[in-house]
Amino acid sequence: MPELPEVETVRRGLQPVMEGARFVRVEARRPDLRFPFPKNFVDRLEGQTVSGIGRRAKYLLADISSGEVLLMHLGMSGSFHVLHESDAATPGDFHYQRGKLSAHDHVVFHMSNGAVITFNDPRRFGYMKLIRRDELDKDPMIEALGPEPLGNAFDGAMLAAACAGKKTSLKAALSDQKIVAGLGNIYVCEALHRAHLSPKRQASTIATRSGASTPRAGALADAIKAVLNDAIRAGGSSLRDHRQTNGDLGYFQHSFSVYDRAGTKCPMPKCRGTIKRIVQGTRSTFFCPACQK
DNA sequence: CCGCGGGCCTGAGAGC
DNA sequence: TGCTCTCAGGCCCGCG
Repeated sequence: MPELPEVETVRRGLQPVMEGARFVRVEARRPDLRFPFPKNFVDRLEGQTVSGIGRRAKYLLADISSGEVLLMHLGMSGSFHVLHESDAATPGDFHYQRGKLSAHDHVVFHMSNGAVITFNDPRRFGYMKLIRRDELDKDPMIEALGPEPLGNAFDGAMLAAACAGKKTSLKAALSDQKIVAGLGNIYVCEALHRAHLSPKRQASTIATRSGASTPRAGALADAIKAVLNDAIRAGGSSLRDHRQTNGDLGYFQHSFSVYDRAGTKCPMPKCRGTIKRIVQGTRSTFFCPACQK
C-alpha cells in the first residue's frame, strides 16, 4: 500500500495517541511478519513511554524511553487502526470489533491513555524492528536511503546529481529509494506526468554531463514535492488497503492523473493524449505519450 | 558497481 | 458457484 503520503498520514494519526503514552501491554500474535520480531520484542516495549513519532521515507520511527527506536514498515498491505478501550464495542469498527481481532491483526499496542492500536497486514511484507537511537543512522535500511523529498535540501540540483550517469529509466531511478526516498509506483507516475517527463527517458538526461541541474530536474523536483503535498493533504490514496488510523479512507486516488487510468483522456490542459499502461521492470507504469517527453 | 528478474505473502477481481 | 489466472501501493537477493 503505502508510499510516503500514506505513511505520513498514519504518522499523524498515531502521534496524538502514542506521544507521551506508555505501552501497558503489547501483543505480538505470531512470531514474525516479513522478518521474525526482534528478540524479547514485547518485553522491550512494555513499560516504555513514547517520546515522539517520526517518519523517514516510508518508515515510522517511535522513540521510546529505553533509548531504543521502534521502526515500523507497512510493506504493501500494512495498516494501523486506533480505537479507545471504551469504543471496543462500537458497531462498524473494522478492527478489534467488540474486542475481537481479525485474522491479520498481528500486533496490538495497549497504551496507558486507553488507546488500543492494532497493526493489520494481510501480506506480511511489513515489519518491526528495535534499534538503539544512536545506532539508527547506521542501520542498513536507514543508511541506504536517499534524500527526503519534502526536505528543504531536496531540489533539482540534488536530484540531477543523483541521476547523473544513470543509464536506467527515470521511472526506475525515482523508484530507487537511494536516489530519493519515499516514492513508490503511484507517485512516481504522477510526478513524472506533472513534470511532462517520460518514464522511459534515461535518468541521466535530466542532468548536465557534469551532473549539474537542468530545467527538467528542477521541474521534476517541484512536481515530486507538489504531488506528495497534495496527497498528504488528501489523507493519502486508498486503493484497497490504506485507511487513516481512524478508519477513514484517503481520497487522493480521485485526483490521479495517470495512475490506473489507462485509456482515459489526459487531464493536462490542452493535451489531447490518452493515458497508456506499459510494463517497466515487471511493474505497471501509466503515462501520457503525448505530453510526457 | 549496475541493472534486471524472481521471490516473498494474501486477497480481489476477471474470465471461463 | 467455483476454479484458475493475473495483478497489487515494497523491498531484498542473486545473477550476469
